[in-house]
Amino acid sequence: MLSKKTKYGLKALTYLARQEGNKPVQISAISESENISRKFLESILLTLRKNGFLGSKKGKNGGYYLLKDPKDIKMAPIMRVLEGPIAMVPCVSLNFYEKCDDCPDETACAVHILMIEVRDSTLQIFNNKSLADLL
Amino acid sequence: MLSKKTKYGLKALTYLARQEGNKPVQISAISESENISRKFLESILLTLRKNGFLGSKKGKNGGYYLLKDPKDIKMAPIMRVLEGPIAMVPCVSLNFYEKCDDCPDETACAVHILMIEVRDSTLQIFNNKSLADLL
DNA sequence: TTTAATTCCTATTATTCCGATAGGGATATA
DNA sequence: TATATCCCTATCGGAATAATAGGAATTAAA
Repeated sequence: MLSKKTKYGLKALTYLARQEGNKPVQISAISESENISRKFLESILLTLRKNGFLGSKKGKNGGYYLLKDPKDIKMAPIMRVLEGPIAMVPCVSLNFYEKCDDCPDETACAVHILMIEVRDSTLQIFNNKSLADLL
Repeated sequence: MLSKKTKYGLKALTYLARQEGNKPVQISAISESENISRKFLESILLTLRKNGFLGSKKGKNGGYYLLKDPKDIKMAPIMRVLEGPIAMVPCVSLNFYEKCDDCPDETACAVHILMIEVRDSTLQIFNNKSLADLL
């Protein structure tokens, strides 16, 4: 299940991608338009900024704006920042790998094998879809 | 993220699929071999039985066994029983559909569109992979 | 017929994660 | 200087997850 954090983050990003020019957009504008709790969205945008997806301007008339062209913003890195691993089990994650406690031999684990397939097909989508493609 | 419940359930099923014949296998045999908490596994096998994937025999020399040929047991229904929806958001789930609170118009939602693609590609795998394919 | 081994069932607990909120600090603009 | 905004940290309640407990019911074998 996708967390609300991710869902809201994606919605906010598409909202920003729909803006003309790159003027800062205020949190409250996004939160009202997309029906997202203002404070919660605030924290989400903050992590998106800290991870290089958004720029911000403080003070009056401040707000958030995209740092890149929507065509150049792929889903995969966004998902990793907001949702964490794309894989369904840590033992097949490329960026968040963790060994399983059970499972003496990963390569012999049926779940492992299955989940690699799922990971790859999901990644195929997230690597190729850009923010622009969502509009 | 896959829950441990699902992971353990899948492992138990493949363990059963590897057995010769269809003699009942005891919970403790599976739990020891696969390093799964015995009591936890107990409850998992119970739900698998209640949902028609396993048969059981009570009493001494009892245990669990597959009801169908592993070739005829597909991943999708198992995942739905153990993990719940296959889709990442309820609003694109085929079997567990729920409307989003936010989102006045689903068809216009970027997340919705993206997640339909992910669902379909995952479903493609889960519908075609059988328990036998995992061995 | 008794005993032991096993599944069946319900309840409970511990832990973690998620979604949301609170409150004030820092900063830029008018 | 006043105000609007982002920035940051902390906290909280509730839900979900993982695991545990304890005994009832059933069956096979001694």
